[in-house]
Amino acid sequence: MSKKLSINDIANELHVAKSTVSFILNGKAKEKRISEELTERVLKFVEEKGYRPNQLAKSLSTGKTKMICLLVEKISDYFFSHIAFHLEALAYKNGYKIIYCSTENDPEKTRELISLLRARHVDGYIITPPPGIETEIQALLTDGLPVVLFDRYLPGIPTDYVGLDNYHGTYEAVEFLVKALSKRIALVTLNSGQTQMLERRDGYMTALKKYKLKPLILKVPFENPMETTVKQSLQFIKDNPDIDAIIFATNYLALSGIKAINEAGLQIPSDIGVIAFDDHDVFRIYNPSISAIAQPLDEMAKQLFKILLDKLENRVRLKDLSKIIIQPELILRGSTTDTLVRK
Amino acid sequence: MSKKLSINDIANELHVAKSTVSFILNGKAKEKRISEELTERVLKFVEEKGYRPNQLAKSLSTGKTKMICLLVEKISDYFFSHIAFHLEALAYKNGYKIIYCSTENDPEKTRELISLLRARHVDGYIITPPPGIETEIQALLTDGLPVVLFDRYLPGIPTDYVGLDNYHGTYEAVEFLVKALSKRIALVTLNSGQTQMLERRDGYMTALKKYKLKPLILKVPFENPMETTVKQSLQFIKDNPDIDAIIFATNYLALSGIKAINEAGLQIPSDIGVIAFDDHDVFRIYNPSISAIAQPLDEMAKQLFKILLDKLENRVRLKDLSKIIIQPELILRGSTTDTLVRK
DNA sequence: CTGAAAGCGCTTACAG
DNA sequence: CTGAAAGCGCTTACAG
Repeated sequence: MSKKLSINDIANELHVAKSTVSFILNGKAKEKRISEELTERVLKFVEEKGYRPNQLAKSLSTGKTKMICLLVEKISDYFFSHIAFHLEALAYKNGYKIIYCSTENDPEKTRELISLLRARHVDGYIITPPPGIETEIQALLTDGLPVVLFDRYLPGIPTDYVGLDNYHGTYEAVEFLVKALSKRIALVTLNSGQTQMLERRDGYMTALKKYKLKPLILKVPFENPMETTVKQSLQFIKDNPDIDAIIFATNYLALSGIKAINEAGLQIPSDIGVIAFDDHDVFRIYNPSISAIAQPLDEMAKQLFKILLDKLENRVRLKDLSKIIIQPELILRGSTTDTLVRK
Repeated sequence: MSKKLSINDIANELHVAKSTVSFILNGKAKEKRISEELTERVLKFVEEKGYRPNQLAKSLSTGKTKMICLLVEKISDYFFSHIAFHLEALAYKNGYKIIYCSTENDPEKTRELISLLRARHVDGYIITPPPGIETEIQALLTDGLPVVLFDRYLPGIPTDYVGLDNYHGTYEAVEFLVKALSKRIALVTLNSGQTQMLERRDGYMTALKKYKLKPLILKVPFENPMETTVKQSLQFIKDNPDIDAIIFATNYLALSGIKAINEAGLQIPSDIGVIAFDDHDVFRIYNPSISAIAQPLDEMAKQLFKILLDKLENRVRLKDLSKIIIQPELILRGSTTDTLVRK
C-alpha cells in the first residue's frame, strides 16, 4: 500500500514552502506573484506523481465539500432516476459529487436524512419535499445553505424552485380530449395535498368547467402497493361505465390504470382514451403507445443545477429567489389520437 | 446563522475534557471507565442541543468517511436505479451514504471518476466495470480498499463479485421455448465482450446445440441510439422471416425489439415469442405481458452490501474473496405461454 | 516569493 | 476519570 502523497511531502521534495505549493495548486500563483518557472516545476511534479489533494482536509479547512445532496421521493422512479442522471453530468463538469437519498415521502425519514447530511456538510440541497418538513427546510435556509426545491414546493416557505406548469399540463390534456369528442373524462390522482398534485387537479377541474363537463376523480393513497391500485382502478372503471377517457396524474398510476383497463377488457383507445402525467419507457413501447404530459427532464435538471451553482459560487445572493416554471409537452400517441374519429 | 456547536464548546460548557466528551460520544464511556452520571449528563446535553459531530473532521482524523461509491453503467437504467434504491436502504441502516456515478461504459470517464473518488477517500466501491480498467481496480485493491464488482467482472482480476447466473438464464429460456415448440430461436445481444454478455450468449449457444438448432444472433453496438436499434432489429426480423422466438439479452434491447416487432406487423406471441433479460415495468404492463429472465434485485443488493460491509468492518480479511452467483428467475408471461399451443 | 503558525473539529495515545 | 498535546492534510493571513 503505497503511502499517499501529501502537500508536505511535495514541499519537502521540491524544497519549497507548503503554502507556495498550496497557492500554485489552487491557481493563485499569479496573484501571489510566484515565478512561472517555479509554478511549472511544481505542476509538473504533481502531474508526474499523480498527486490529488485530500478533499477531506480541504473541506475541513475551507468549509466546502463540493458535494450536493439529491433528496428525491424514490431514486428508482423513472422521473427521479433520469433527473439524477442529468444532474450527475452537470455536477461532474463542475467538480461536484452527488449523494442521493430517497425520502419515500416520509417526513420523519427526511428529517433524519437532512440531519445526517448536515453533519456531512454538503454544500447544497436539491429536494422534492414531503409534506411537514417546513421547519427543517427553513433551518437550512436560515443557516445559509442553498436549497432548490423541485417537482413540488412548500407553500409559505420561500425557496428557489423548479417545477412543471402542472396546471396547464392537465388543462391542455382535457382540452385535447374534449376536442377529440370525449364526454366523460376521469382523473386518477393521489390522495395527496402536495402542490404538484393540487395543480394537476386544478387544471383538470378548470378545463372541465370551461367545457361544462362533470368532474370524476379517483384518489388513491400514495402508500398503496401496485396491486391495490390496480384493484381500485378496476373498480372505479366498472363503477363508471360511461368513462371514455382517463388522465392519470402520475406515470405509476397510469401503469396500474392500464393494467386495470386491460383486466376490464376495454380497448385503448377505442373504448377509452388514456393520457398519463410524466413520460415513461412503457408509454413509447406500449401497443397502442400511450399519450403523455411529459416533463422535459434535461431542461429541468439544467435549471435546477444552474440555480444551485449560481448560489454555491456566490453569483447570486442567497435571498434572491428563482422560480422556474417549465412548460410540459403534450405528446400525443396511439392511446388518444384515434378518439378523434371514434364517434 | 447560529454558530455550529463543536466538541470544544460542549467540553467548555460542561466543564469536562474534550477527550471525555469524544469518548462518550463514541460509546467508549465504559471502556474508559467514565461514570454513568457524567455519561448521562453529556448525552443529555448533546441531545438537547441537537449536536451532530462534524463528519469531515471525524473523517480526517479516523481516515474513514462512511461513504461508499456506487459506480454503475447508467443510474437511470431500470436495473441500476433499483439496485441503487435497495442499496440505499442498507447503507442508511449502517450509517453509510452513497455517492452514485455513471460510467456510461467509458473507461476514460471511469478512470477519472475513480481518481476523483479516491481524492474524497470513500471507504468502499461497488462497481459495474467497463472494459479496460483492470489497472485502476487493481490499484484500489493494492491500496487496501474494498471493491465489489457486480453484473460483470474483469477476468484475471481477483475481486469480490456478485452476479447473476447468466448462463442458466438464457439456457433455460431456450429450453422453455424449445418445449413450447419454437424452431427458430434468435438472440439479440450487444456487440460486447463483457462477461455477462458472453455468459448469456454461451447459455444460448449451448442450449441450441443440445436441441440441434442453428443459432441466429444479432449484435448491436452499445452506443446505438434507440431508433437505430429499432431499425436494426426490424431489418433482422425481415431478413429472417422464419424466426418464431427472440431472446433479448438486455431489457432495453427488448424495448427496441418489441417496437420493431410491432412495426413489422407481427403478433406476440402468435407470430413470435419474446423473452427479455432483466425484468422491467414495461414487461408487466405490456399487452401481452412479456416474459423475462429476472434478476432478484433486492437479493443482489443485499449480497453486495453484505460483502462490502464485512470488509469495511473488518469482519472479513481483504484477501478473502466472495463470489456470489445468483439464480435468475424465469418469469413466464403472455409473450411466451401461448406458444405452447401455437402449432 | 518564503516560512512559521494558527486553525478547521475531530481522535487518541499518554501521563497523571 | 482528566488535561494537555499531537496529528489528520489542507488553507490562509502575517511578517519578512
